[in-house]
Amino acid sequence: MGRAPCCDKANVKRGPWSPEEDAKLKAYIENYGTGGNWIALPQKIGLKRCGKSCRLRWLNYLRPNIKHGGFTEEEDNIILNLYISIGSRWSIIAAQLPGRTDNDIKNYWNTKLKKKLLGRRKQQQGGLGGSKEEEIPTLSNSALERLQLRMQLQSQQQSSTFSFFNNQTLWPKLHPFIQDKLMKQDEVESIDPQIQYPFNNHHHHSTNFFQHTASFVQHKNDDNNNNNNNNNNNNSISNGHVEEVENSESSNGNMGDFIEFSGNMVKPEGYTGMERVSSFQAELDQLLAGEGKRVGEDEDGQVGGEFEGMSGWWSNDQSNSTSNWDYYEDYAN
DNA sequence: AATGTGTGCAACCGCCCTACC
DNA sequence: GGGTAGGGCGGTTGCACACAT
Repeated sequence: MGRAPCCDKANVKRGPWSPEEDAKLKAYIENYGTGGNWIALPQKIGLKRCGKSCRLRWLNYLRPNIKHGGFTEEEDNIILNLYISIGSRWSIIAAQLPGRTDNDIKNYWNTKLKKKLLGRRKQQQGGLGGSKEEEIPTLSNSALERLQLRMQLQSQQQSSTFSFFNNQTLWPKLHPFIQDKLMKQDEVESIDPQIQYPFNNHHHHSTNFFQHTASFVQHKNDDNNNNNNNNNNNNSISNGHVEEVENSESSNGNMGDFIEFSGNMVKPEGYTGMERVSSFQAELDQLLAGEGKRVGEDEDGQVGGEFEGMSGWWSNDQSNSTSNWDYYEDYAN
């Protein structure tokens, strides 16, 4: 038995919003706020709209400082790297791009950026006269897509055609946590000195960029979880001096809270994000080095199943697609 | 000019999570 | 502890427009 719908579908208007509806919604929220209840909002304003529809309209279109279209190369890079690191978690990606909404980024990725990047690889392979077209696996899910993109980046790094990775000054201005970590590369390597990156000898920073990005995002996820668990107690640091609480809001209003602690951005409790990323990284690199064995591979080399010993990130099982970090939490334990 | 196809994007759907009673 | 409502979010749909035939 499914759950009851949030509103009476027969009595709400659907489809594109009119300027009048926009004006009503905008004026009300600017004057009175949402009142913490989107479902009741349309009735208060006199709009025949579903509360969820109002929320979406506000967050994705009417909210102040929303940017539409015209993604910069820097934004492309952030999206690409976060997508490779964490997949289609658009709200988290959007939190890194001020003024962008998850919906916007999702649309941009699906309609333009993905084609641009994967098209580039296709072109490159054709140009080199190397692999046959049919050897490129069909994209069956986000994980394969990320692998494909990453392999592409690898070859681009090696051919020095992707200036972004070779020039630190082109790196996006990410959260101070990432920047700080990037400046402390030695510290990172001391965390897991075992990991060697087959394509990373000459452009060392790039992989750490992936690591940091993924760690950072997980860090934020952990924060959100901890915040929930701790009833949003941002001042839960017990050792040391809490200097500042950063509480910036994303398109969905759930940007993680970072605490500046003795000059560094930290989270309230210990985290295992880096360890998880390292585990993932090791497996990925093994895979890229050809050491990973694919299961479910038929005579034509098509992969129908998952990579042996891997689930979550690499599984075709869509039911795991939203619990990758949970998997790595288990993995690390 | 008419029709077909591709593209971009706003909006919707439905599931999951969490707070609240 | 269980049920429910509301919010969040990823995936998908549908429409308008551009371009090709």
